Amino acid sequence: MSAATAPGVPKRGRPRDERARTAILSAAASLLADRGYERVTVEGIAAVAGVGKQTIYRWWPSKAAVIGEAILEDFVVVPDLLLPRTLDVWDDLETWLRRGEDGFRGYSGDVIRVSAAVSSEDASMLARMTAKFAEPTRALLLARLREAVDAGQINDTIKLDTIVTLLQAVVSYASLSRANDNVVTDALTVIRSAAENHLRAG
Amino acid sequence: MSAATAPGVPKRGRPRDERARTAILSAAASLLADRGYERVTVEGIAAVAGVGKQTIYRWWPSKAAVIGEAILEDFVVVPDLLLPRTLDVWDDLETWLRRGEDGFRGYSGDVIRVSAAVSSEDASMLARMTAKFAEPTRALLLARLREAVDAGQINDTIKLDTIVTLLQAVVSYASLSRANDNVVTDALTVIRSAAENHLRAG
Amino acid sequence: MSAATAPGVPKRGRPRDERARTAILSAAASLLADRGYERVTVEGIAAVAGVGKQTIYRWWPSKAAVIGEAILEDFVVVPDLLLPRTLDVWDDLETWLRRGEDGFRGYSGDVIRVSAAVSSEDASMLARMTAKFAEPTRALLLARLREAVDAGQINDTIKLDTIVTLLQAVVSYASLSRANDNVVTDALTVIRSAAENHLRAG
Amino acid sequence: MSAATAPGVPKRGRPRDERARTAILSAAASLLADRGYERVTVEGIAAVAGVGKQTIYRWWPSKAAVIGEAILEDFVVVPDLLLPRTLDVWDDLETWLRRGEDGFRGYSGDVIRVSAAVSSEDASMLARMTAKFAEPTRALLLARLREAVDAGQINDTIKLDTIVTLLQAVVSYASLSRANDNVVTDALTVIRSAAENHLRAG
DNA sequence: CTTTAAGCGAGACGGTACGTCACGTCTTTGC
DNA sequence: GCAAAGACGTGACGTACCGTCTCGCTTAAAG
Repeated sequence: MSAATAPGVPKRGRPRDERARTAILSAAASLLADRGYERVTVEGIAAVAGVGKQTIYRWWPSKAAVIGEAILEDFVVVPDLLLPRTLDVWDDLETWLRRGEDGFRGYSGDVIRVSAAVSSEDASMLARMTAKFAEPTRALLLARLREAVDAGQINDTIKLDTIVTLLQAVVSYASLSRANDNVVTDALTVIRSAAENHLRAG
Repeated sequence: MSAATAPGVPKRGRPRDERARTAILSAAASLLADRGYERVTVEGIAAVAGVGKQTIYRWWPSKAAVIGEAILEDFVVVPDLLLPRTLDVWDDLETWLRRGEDGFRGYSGDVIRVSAAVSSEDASMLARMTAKFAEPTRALLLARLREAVDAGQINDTIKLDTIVTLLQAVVSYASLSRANDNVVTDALTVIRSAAENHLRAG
Repeated sequence: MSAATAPGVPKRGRPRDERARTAILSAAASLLADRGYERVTVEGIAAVAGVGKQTIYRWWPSKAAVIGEAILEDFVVVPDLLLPRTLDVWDDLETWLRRGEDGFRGYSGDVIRVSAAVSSEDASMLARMTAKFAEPTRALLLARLREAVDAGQINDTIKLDTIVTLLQAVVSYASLSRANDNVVTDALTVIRSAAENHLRAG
Repeated sequence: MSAATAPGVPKRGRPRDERARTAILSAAASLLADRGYERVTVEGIAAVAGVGKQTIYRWWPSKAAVIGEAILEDFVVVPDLLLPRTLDVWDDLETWLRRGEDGFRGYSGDVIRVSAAVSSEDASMLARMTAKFAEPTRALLLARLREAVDAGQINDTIKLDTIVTLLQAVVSYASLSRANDNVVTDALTVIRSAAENHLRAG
């Protein structure tokens, strides 16, 4: 009743059980991997986590939110899309694109669907998903491209941001459309051509 | 669907009521437009169509299948992505990309989600969706680009297929990511640069 | 039903809502009275009771079981077959038989159909129905007959059980067959004759 | 096409197919025996009979009517309740009662339920059922009792009709209630006592 | 050391929609 | 013009999850 001594909130009552929270997110992640988003049920998560259903709804407003958080907090294993660093930046990008295409095709259809489902109920989730996945990747690619500019492999007048966007568009489209395999190579040809055109033209 | 009526088979019994089929697909389409995929209900479709629920389940195995067919058979109004034809092919493409970005953002999130939902139950549906939407668009773009090549605006050594793929990737990505508005313009800059590089280089 | 709450068992989870149970059985009883067994619907019971359908299926395996329980737990108003007590036991019995004939014709066709329906799925229900309806009535009749024996109106060598059985057979048959009205009177004549024969013969 | 030559009704069109009618009633009877009334379906009857469902509904108004007719027309095998004829009428009656009790218990629960179900939709059916089953039996019993009167075994002042009614009541009640086995014997004792009372008293 | 305030597992609750079954009707082609 | 075939509108069935609401039980801070 009296003012809290702690700087933040007084915090009476039993504190949140961190083990329950972890168990819920793990269960959500593993069910997502096993069954796909639509077939995951809150009751299933509760059962696997050994938790009451209310403990889920106490902390998350909906199924989408739980699964979204499981993804955001790395309970879902996301293949690391590390960018190789050889001498040839175009080889590196092709390797990265191919890995991404496969990775997204396998598990990340679900991740993408989840972020769609989640975002339709909770606008902030899309931002968090973007911050988690898209932005680090952008930074990674941007750094590699900048090196290539420094090394004189790419003309410095081209907007690197734009190239990064195109690369992300390609990997996303290749995963979704399951089109024939040369999407990646072909796209890279165009991008490279543009980048070197500037180079030569400059 | 569309079981071919082999001329040899006598076909006994009451024939399928084409009015019911049409009413169902119309209802599905209109509910999809009104409420979005998740909120469409088979019972709702039946009620709007003035049809028994069983009549739906007699012909389609699931909600996804009905809605998928409604889309494939043009009951869902899809904004026509006509390609303008001015003198400048790059202007034309930018116009097309911007329209597509808006159009897909508006209604086609649903169409994409439907094809995802449907495809997870019925592998052939994805192919049909692709055949219906992606391929005609490809043909359209290809034709326009070919004209531009003939007009000497694009180098004839570049693979036009590749450019078309990139354009489709860009419009899809722009819709999904809701990124800032210059994605389209920037991407087009890169593509154009590549196309004209070949021109100049050749 | 009526799972005895063993004192040792902790009882976890939300307890069964007695108001829901009561509402369901009341609704079942009132619908049975209004519409007859065949026309009662589980969905109707749920709606009238203001209850989810699953709450019914959680506790009873079938429509027959719910309605059976409603009857057994006195939610269905059963006309009291009180036995009048005048000086003349035969007058009393005739009154009782006539009332029973009418009463059973009115509501108890349903009760009998329910017990048939229920018994074909749940053997114990028939026994419970019998215990509830037939046995108290037997006791009532037996007591009255015993008094008549004490009063010297019936020979004490006759088996009163047998007479009671015959009376029940007559009332059941009269209700079911809807035969002409003197069944009851005629039957009573025979029974009386037997009872007094013993009297006189003894 | 041309006018009928027969003296009765002209009868245009294809005449009713007697084989179909027979097949339907046989199928109904056999399904009734196999599955019990509730579990017989019109579609099942049609399938077993090799007949269109409409052919059933053309000639009968409901499931109950078809099955009722199957019973009435002896497609359902009803064990013959022949009355034995020894010197002792009471022995004969006891034998008859016991057979009836068993027979009704075995298959005739269904027949009784059918007649109830049928009668609730089609009042005339009850009369026909009665005419088919109850009346011949009445006649049979009556004849046997009359002989006993003639032979001086039963007093001629008792109303034989009444005794027959009682016997039928007993057999019906014994089958329905599945009571202990001496119902029949006990009841017979009373009836006999009454019959001989008259005899002696007279 | 007692009270008070949550959090917890369990599980019943009112709902919504599902996909199935059977009813009795309607509409074809074939005999 | 009846028969077989089989699609139709209707409506109840029993199941699966949703998100909410108690229970009795911890657990810890406040008094």
